[in-house]
Amino acid sequence: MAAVGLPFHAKASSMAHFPSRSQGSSSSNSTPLHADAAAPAFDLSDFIMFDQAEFAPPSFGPEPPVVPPMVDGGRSSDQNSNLSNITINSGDMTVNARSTGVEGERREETSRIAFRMKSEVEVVNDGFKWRKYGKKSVKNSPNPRNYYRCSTEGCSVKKRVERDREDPSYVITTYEGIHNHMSPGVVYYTTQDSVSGRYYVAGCQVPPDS
DNA sequence: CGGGTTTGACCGGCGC
DNA sequence: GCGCCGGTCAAACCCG
Repeated sequence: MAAVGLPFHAKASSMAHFPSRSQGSSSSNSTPLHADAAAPAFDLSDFIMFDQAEFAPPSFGPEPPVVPPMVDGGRSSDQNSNLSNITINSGDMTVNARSTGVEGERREETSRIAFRMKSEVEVVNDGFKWRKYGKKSVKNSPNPRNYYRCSTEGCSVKKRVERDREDPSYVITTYEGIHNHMSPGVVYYTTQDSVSGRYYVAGCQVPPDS
């Protein structure tokens, strides 16, 4: 079952790159990436950290997958978040756990992925339905951390959302676990860019033919 | 009325 | 053992 490693789905048609930056050792010392070219309301800009020792490379292809997150695919309060340029470089991410699909060889069900994005809203629509179960102010951060759980029955994926203490216009999102179901209303698909050879993981929309 | 959010309390891990 | 801190629980509340 399609353990969907990255809980994104795409709405935006344009995508661009996530530069391969050194992954931050912690969530706090990464710096804003773009100089806000167009100052989009939402701008995924940085991978933060992954703390699994083992990295099971996503089975997309030889090149880093490009994953355009879907932002605000239609939640009630559409804050007109616009995705602009996003590329996820698997070299920068550590996603652990079971992407093999081989049931016998499943390891920890805990994969953790965190990234930092520029967003006016803290809750971006990644296609899954989340239920908030906690909020906590954390030490060394003026901003509270919010805790969400996938509200799909039997799915125990969690995510934490907090604003970057250094730049509150950035949101740090940490996903923990693997969804054991597909995103509601989303059909995942992949496509490969003929030029770069990169694989794109998209969501509910087919990208404009290029 | 059902489902989601809020928020204070509680719990467990960890460092001292 | 104690205190701090992050994570979770759960009752109250809100909203459609």
